[in-house]
Amino acid sequence: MRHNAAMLELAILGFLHDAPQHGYELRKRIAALTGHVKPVAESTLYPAIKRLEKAGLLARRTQPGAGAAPRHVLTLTAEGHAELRRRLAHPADTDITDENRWFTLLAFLRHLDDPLAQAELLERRMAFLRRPSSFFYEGDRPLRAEEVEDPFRRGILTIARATSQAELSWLRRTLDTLRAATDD
Amino acid sequence: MRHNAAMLELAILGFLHDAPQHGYELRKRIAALTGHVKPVAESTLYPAIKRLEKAGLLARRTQPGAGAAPRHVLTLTAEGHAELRRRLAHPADTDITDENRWFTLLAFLRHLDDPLAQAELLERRMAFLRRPSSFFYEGDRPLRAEEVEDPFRRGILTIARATSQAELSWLRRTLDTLRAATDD
DNA sequence: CGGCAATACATCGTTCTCGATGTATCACGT
DNA sequence: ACGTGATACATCGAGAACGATGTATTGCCG
Repeated sequence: MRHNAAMLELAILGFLHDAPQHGYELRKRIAALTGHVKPVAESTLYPAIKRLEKAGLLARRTQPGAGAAPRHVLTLTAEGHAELRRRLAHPADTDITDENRWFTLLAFLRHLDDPLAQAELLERRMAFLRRPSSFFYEGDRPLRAEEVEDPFRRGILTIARATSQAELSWLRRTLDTLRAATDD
Repeated sequence: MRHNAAMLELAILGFLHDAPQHGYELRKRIAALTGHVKPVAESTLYPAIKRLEKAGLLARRTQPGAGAAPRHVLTLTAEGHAELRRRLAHPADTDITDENRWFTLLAFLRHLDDPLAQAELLERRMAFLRRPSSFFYEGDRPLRAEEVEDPFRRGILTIARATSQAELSWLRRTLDTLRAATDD
């Protein structure tokens, strides 16, 4: 499984769980989710849809196109639903650490109906964020923003720290809510 | 030029501008910069080095390995320096919008000695961050965190907003400094 | 009425990615 | 003496990414 492929496929499965829709529609949603950063080429999306169809995860039925060419409306199969849940419940480490993939996971995490499983993922992310790490090292020691003279590199570290803190505080709040929901 | 390839090559050129070094060393630096998120496979890095060597952007000289196998110490050629400056001065839009690529640019922006050219890039990024955009849309209207009920999707928007604000404030501060430096 | 943009999908070929595997050396523990 | 792990690089093959290009329809503007 190629790296972006996994993310793209998760997004396809997730959006189709939201609602059956055709490729062009999917493309726009994916462009918003992961692609206001880096657009998905059509020649990447359509083969991905075919892969998933061939794997029996989704089915297509052709509709006369509203306003244009005929549409292939895509629907998740039962296996598709199962596979989505599997991918949400047991993500690879990269899905936790890579921000793009993590956001993709988050976007569909509600489809994993179990609050405990959801909390488990948030805790994995929290553990990752708490591990001391940097973009720059001196030997093995991670450099903090204050130790870097280059203003641009310092900017990277400053921004990353702000993000990290915002996310940690969100994680704590959300974990509290999830735990409260589990308790009653 | 494949997408990741551009980023990887920029990182190689940039780190070699910092100091001549061998592939294994590069790999660790790149892993820290872009890869505490997603590690670079050796079978991706070494071919990339070869591409750049073949293009005349870097030269290698073999050294008896300290502690292990012989090293190929890599050095930027004159064309390598020129190419690095070219890539820093005229990045594609994706380099501005994709956070990973933007951070890679930032990491080496100091090598673009001209403060005006540096400021120009920061302004492009600022313009991108100020454009209203979201991860989720209702029709054409970007949804704000408050309008999303799903706590996980709301988290995405909350975190993204915090990041965006931290970065904008850093951008403003840094642009002021750059302009002050230009004025005298 | 002509052209252009948007909708909607498809194919092709080049280039890149990456896991698997291999080779070789040194350090360190046991 | 032996295995393990780190250092350091290389090759191969399957598969994925993407730009270019094509096809077809509808709607709108001038």
